[in-house]
Amino acid sequence: MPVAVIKENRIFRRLYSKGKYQVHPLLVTYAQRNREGRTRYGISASKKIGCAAERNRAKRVIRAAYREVEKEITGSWDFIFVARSRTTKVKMDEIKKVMERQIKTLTAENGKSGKEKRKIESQSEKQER
RNA sequence: CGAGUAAACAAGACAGCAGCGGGUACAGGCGUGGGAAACCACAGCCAGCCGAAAGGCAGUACAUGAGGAAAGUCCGAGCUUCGCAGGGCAGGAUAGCUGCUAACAGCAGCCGGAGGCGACUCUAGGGAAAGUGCAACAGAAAGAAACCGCCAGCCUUCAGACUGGUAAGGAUGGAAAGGCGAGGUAAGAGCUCACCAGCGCAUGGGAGACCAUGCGGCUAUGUAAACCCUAUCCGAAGCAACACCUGGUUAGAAAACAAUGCGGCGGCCCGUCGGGUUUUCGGGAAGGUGGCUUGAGCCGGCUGGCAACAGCCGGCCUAGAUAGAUUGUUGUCAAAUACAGAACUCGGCUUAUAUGUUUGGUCGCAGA
RNA sequence: CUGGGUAUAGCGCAGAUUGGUAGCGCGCUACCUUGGGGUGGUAGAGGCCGUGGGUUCAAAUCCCGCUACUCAGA
Repeated sequence: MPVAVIKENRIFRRLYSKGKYQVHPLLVTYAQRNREGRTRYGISASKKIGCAAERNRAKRVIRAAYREVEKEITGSWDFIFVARSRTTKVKMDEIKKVMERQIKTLTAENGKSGKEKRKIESQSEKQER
């Protein structure tokens, strides 16, 4: 399946406003089904999480994690991964675990409201602990 | 051995697995998707193809791929554009001397000053007799000074008043008119002398800043990171510059002003060039490729120079992305932990920085 | 990439041109006024002027270096 990178600001804005999302201290994922016939992804690392070297590391780690998670995705989706301040300080495995679960949740369910999603997320958090 | 000082260097290594960028070898067409096109993407197909040529290309293989500060953007340059010469003013920058450099507010050596027992460190370090301003409060007075005091004269009833001399003493202040001692005097005073400090002149030394010696008279406080003066230098904007390509537009309407005017190298004046200009309404301002890495380059040796640096010889090619590659992860090494990511390119400065290694002086203690 | 601006009391701002006393409004504290509260009145506290140096007798102010925030243009 061909993979592409999201560059346009309007797609980012569309996902932030209309996409489904999962929140975690290490990573925030937005997802939306598209009609492109391929899966696209974008990474956002704001100035808040650190200097240029730290932002680059966050992006690298997220890309590496996505590369391994990618194979399990079915259908064509748009994803946006938002790095958070703790992302720069952990190993790739932890990001991968979080991302795997978030994508699984987002792609499996359909038409759930934001509130319910958040509930599921918090439950799974508790179970992990 | 301890303390302190100056400088240089490194900025993890190796192995396994997974992955990315551009480059080279070796040689693109079709298809699909995006697009108006140029062009871009794709392990979709074929095996060489397209093109007149130059040249171009999927896949595969190979080597290669962040820093000492890549940072801050504080200086200086290259490069590009502003149609084309220019002059002056304004404005800005620098400020001991000599050298180095493409240039600099940088560097090297030296001079003066400050600090340290010392090795050594720090230093915006021109001009205050060109002019103007300011020096609050206090104080008599902040510049050619008499409040108290001291001395002389004179008046007078003791007190004291008046006139004059006087910068030794008191008080104020950051600063009080060279410092200190002796002579001198009515009391005093560079009035005279010794030493010290400053200024001027002369002689000698030095490339120069300056230093040494001698003589002279004592006349002028501080502030120029206040205005200013002197000397030297400076056009502006920035790779989102700019060039080319594809496509589109390169229509127009209304009003006002117009040669003592308008526009252009941005402020002003002159010069010069252009031939309309301004406002409102309406249309367009999107994409691709180049610029993009061979350069005041790096490494080694020799020569010159105290050094910065320069010259010669030999060798090397060492990131070029465009939502932005250069890494992720595991193991071993005692630990790998700091600051931190090229974005047109160089030379500096400034700031951040874990840990480790090496070298040259200095001081103290002990021993031979 | 380029060019500006701001930082002063708990909050919002003066003071910087021309260097010597840090001030205004709201808020805060105490007291008075009221049966009580508000309003009103009187008095008071609260500042190493963002940070590190320098010039000066003396710096919020002048000069240099940092830090944070913020604006504009391409």
